Amino acid sequence: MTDIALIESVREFNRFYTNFLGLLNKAYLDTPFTLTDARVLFEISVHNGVNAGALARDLQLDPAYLSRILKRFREEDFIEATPDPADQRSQILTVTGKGRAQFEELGRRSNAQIAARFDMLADGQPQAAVAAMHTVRAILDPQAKPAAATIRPHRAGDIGWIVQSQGRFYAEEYGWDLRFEGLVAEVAGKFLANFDPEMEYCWIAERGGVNLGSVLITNGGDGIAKLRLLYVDKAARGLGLGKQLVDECIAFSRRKGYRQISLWTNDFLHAARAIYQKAGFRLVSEERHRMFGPEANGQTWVLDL
Amino acid sequence: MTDIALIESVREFNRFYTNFLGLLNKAYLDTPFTLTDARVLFEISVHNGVNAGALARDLQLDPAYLSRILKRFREEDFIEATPDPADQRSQILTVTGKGRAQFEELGRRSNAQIAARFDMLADGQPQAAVAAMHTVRAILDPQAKPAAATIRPHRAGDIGWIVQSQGRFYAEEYGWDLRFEGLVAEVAGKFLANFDPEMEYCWIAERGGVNLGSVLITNGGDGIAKLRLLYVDKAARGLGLGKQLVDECIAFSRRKGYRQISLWTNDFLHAARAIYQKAGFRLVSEERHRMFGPEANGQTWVLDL
DNA sequence: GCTTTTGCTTGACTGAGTCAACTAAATTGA
DNA sequence: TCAATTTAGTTGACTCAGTCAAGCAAAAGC
Repeated sequence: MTDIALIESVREFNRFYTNFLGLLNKAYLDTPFTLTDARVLFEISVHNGVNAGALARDLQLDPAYLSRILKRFREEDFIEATPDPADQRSQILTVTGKGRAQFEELGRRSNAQIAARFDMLADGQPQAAVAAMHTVRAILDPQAKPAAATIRPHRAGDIGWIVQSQGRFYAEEYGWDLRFEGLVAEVAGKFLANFDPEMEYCWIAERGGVNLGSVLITNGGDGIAKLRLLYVDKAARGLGLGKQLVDECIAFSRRKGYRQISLWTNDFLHAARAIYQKAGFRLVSEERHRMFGPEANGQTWVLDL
Repeated sequence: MTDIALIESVREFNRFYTNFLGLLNKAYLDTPFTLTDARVLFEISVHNGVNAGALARDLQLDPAYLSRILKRFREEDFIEATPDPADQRSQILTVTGKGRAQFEELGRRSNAQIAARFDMLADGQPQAAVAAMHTVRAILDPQAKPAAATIRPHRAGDIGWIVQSQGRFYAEEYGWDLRFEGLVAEVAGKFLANFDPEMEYCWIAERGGVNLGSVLITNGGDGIAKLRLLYVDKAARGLGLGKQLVDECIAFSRRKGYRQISLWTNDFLHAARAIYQKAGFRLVSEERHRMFGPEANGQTWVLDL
């Protein structure tokens, strides 16, 4: 049996979010659509080719009610219904161009409504809220397919994010002091200041607008690419992002004609070490240091390309 | 303008949570209460003594509709309404014993519904979900952040936050390119790497665990303190945080025996310039530059202590 | 003291959503 | 194989949650 205080918290959140959704749904006020209409049109637009039964089940609507909505949509020429050849009773629902235009207009209104709300927030808070929403959904939605993370080049704010997340992570987990964040900031700053788009690159892994990981390749001269600042956020461990990021680095370095990739890491970072090893890196040197407070084993690994 | 991928994520969550709430609200199916009834009864039970107007505002209900619900509740003896002595038009609403019993019964049903859902989850997941809900609410609920802003020294992650927020801000507002974020990262990194706690300092303004602003003093040698990276997040403009941060800098620099504070800024930052002027800084030089893309007027200001 | 505003109520309505009965195709099973 | 049952969707008939406009009385403004 679940804790009663926990359940009260959920109810509290539900009351709050019911209000919040009520505010957002004002977006439909001056359209000919009700919230239910919008949900139906959305579902058909996204899952083109569903049938009415599945729709009623997914949206928890009364079949009779849904039938009437669909009839109206057909009359208004928002959707088309063709009988399913596999089952003549059932029908395949698809949006028309007109329906898609409506759908997009509704999307724009909804987006504007949310953007207005989010623009009032402090920096980083929208991202934090969305990250938390992902967490809630991942837990409560049995069929939540964790939206795929994508990897993209860096843009404004990303380098700062790298400094922040690494700085905080190493401080929390390993007790490193602020000199480490300073080092990261300097490395990252030099990277941007002297950025050579021909030979250097930064990859950011993100999911739904939230940054999850990073890595960068800098030109170490002498045909050596330096792999630096590999990081994967706690929330995204175990998805193989680290490997993907390192693979990007290797492919890029090969393509650009580097003859070797070199990197510096610390022995307690087991997950990272496993990735390097699997990718073919070999340990070439190791030295004890206390550059950032607690004693640690710094390691240099290289991969010949 | 907030990132579009972020907004899509919010909409996705909203669709999911609309469904989720729909499922939970089945709890009311075999009670004589509608969802709105329950919300009203809840609100009166918790805020005993509210008046109808406040209720309508909080729950975003039509006054006419609410009036009818309250009338029914009075007839059923769930609530009592006594005229407000301070305003005879208004009335004070309180629950009766019978009303409270109903309220508690609804609570039990709602709890049972949520518990059933949560009992299917793995160990620790309900806690994680609730923690994430708190995060969402703390960010999105405007009246859930009464906490005042405080100013404190920097700690792990803060410097990265400075880089990120300035990098993003100047890119979005003034079209500066990534070299600017690079410069900020280098400045901030050097600050941490060579940090002299005797003569240097970093102030972070925060509220409820969220960073809102920053400034730092570095030792420029020769008795000159350099004020750098003054920033106030857009969510916190107009609260006087900028002035507070600059005042901290001035007081610190006096205390430490500096003879002058010097800073570099750009002319389009009107709010910042106003703060410097009011604090007694004077403009000593100005030069046109395009260090970060668009042309701008760099300015050097100093304050003799 | 007159007008305007505010807090709430009432009358008159609408349309979102429900329930039950129905048609037609598909499936089951003796 | 063919009657019985189930499934997919539609239609008729209804209700009741929620809205809009007008009204009343107390309070506030001029």
